Amino acid sequence: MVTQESNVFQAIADPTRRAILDRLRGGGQAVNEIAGRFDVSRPAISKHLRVLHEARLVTEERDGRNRIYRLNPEPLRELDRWLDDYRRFWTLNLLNLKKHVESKGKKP
Amino acid sequence: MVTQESNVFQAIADPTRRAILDRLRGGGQAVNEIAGRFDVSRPAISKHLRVLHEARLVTEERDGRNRIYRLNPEPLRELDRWLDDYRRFWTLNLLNLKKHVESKGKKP
DNA sequence: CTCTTGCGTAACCATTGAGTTACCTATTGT
DNA sequence: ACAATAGGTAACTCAATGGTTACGCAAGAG
Repeated sequence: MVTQESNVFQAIADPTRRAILDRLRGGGQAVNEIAGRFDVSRPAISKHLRVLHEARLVTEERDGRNRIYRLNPEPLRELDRWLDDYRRFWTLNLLNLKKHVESKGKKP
Repeated sequence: MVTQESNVFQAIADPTRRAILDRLRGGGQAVNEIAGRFDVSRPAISKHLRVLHEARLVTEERDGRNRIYRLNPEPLRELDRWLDDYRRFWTLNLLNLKKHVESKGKKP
């Protein structure tokens, strides 16, 4: 089932969250490690991590008093599938689009 | 140059806007045609179209008193490029991630 | 046991965003 | 010229979002 994980789109809409995912490509990190790189407060990062976690884009694992967040790229496949419907358009390099213009703009 | 077209992420974050893009895959349409399919008002659609237009995801062409909006998938390539950095992660099916865990969680 | 550290959460504030209704302009048809 | 139609824009409301500070709690460290 798919539930409502379509909030992936929402999750990646924020540049800070994209930057977090970016950093996490280098491996899992604790919250303070992540927050240290941004000029926003730790609670703000914590909230971003929650959004990412709800979108299943990160996993959370407790390690003593640390919490390690790791990238989970799987939900991005949904994005990839969504893009598929549009990919054909840019591979067909817009010629059919132009054709459509002409077929519609028929001047009498 | 890239200017600040990164609002593509923002533009596709809204489900209504994604639905509009979806419909536009079938060819350009006038605003009323588009708005007719949604249960939101025409001004709302108009604003969505503006956002999409600013993200260059649609083109606007005046045809008499109509305005034809057409899909322009080109900015979605930016998304595709962004995804590229993550695609390797789901093709390398998370094994390197696991490796990273182990190399970090070295217990003495 | 006590102090410190890591982090989530609550409470709050400012900004943004999506939606509405009302109005105005431009173009077409009679 | 005038009525009707297409659609953008202004003004406003309300909810969601991103940020903050203050606090609380669990897990080492001494």
